[in-house]
Amino acid sequence: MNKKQQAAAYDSGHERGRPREFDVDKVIAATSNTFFQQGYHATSIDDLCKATGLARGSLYGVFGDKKKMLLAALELFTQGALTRLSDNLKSEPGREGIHKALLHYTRVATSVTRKRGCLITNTALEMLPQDEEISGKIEAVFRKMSALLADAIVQGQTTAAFNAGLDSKATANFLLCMIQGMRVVGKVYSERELKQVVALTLKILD
Amino acid sequence: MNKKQQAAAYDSGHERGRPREFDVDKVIAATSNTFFQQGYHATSIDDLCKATGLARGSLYGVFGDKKKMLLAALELFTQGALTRLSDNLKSEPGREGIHKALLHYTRVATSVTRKRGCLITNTALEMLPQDEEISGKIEAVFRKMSALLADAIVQGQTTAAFNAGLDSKATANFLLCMIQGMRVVGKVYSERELKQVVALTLKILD
DNA sequence: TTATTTATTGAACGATTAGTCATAAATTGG
DNA sequence: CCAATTTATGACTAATCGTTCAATAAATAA
Repeated sequence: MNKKQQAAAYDSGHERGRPREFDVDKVIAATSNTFFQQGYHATSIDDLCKATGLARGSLYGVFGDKKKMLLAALELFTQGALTRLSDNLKSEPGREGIHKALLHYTRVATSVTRKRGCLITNTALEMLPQDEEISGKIEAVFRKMSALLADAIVQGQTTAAFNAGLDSKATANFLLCMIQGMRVVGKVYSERELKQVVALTLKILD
Repeated sequence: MNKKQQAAAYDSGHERGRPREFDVDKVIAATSNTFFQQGYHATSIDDLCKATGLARGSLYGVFGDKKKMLLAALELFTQGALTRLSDNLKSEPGREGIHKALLHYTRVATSVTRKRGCLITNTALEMLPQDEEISGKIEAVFRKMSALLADAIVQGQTTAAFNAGLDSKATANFLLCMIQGMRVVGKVYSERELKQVVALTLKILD
């Protein structure tokens, strides 16, 4: 809460006092993974201690409380998710970029090691609408994902064979719903089935 | 566990001993609502006692443990969800039935009082894939929903103007993903936005 | 009536929960 | 060297968790 911490939220400043012995980013990655696998309420501080190798006091020293640990994890996960979506969309122009982006979710939503789904989707269903702070964060991610998708659609409309009559924002929200739906259904369906769904989804661009 | 209880899972039999003083179905409705609003891990037995008006012992006498309370709630919710979907699909022939069914989700997913979402979707994300028993239940519901949707599509293909080239099962899974996606996104999006998504979704039938 | 059976109740249990804090250790400034 | 400051640790706390159970009540069977 002091002036130093404005620059970097978890920067210890290391000007005075004992220096921090661990990498905060790695700790967030570890807690993120644990929340991701077990959910917020099912994850205890002890679980997070084991996952990070830290003592309870150190965890509380950095984050303050359990909710803030989740928020830090969400932020890390969010950055990764948005970067990945953006990269996939831009990796190839037009229809193929969107196809590639969607196929990413068929893979991760159904793979054995990732059947846990997505920290964002999981947290949304576990904590919303009760938790207003997390509501805001989740809505922001969804809106950003939708904006990235809308950009790709507009791009496809000007350069490729996308239906020019499509409302890019509505279509982006359509794709967003489909992505989130695949994260839910992927918990019990096969990748093969989701790939069929993706094929149908792309027809919307015609 | 005795022979009497095979006929009706929660039938007290009331042949001998003190008769049960409450309606088990109403109790399940109350617990279902509580799980639905708070999630499994965030709901304590105390919460369920308050919601049902019963003492802890009575709850345990009927269900055995907390997990079985959730399973009973899930079953009640599942029956209602399937009946509602089936009714909506059959209320009007062809495209309008599917439209009506989808619009139902835009309403309940975003309404202030129902922003809690859907017990099935919520439970799927909170408990899967770790819990195998619940995994099986959830997969069964999804498959049944998909089957109902597939029936409606086949019906539309033979009698109405649906695209005859559509794979009815794949298309049904497409609609299922969209429904589940709306339950997720509906936690932060408006009904207006989801209605636009539904309009696009229906284009798949052309 | 008496014996048997089932239901109701809330106190109690041990385990676990999120969070705190005194103590020790490691650094910088003087 | 000696403050001053920050971090590290794990024992500790009070609350809550899911679950059990002995005592009591209310029904049927004999």
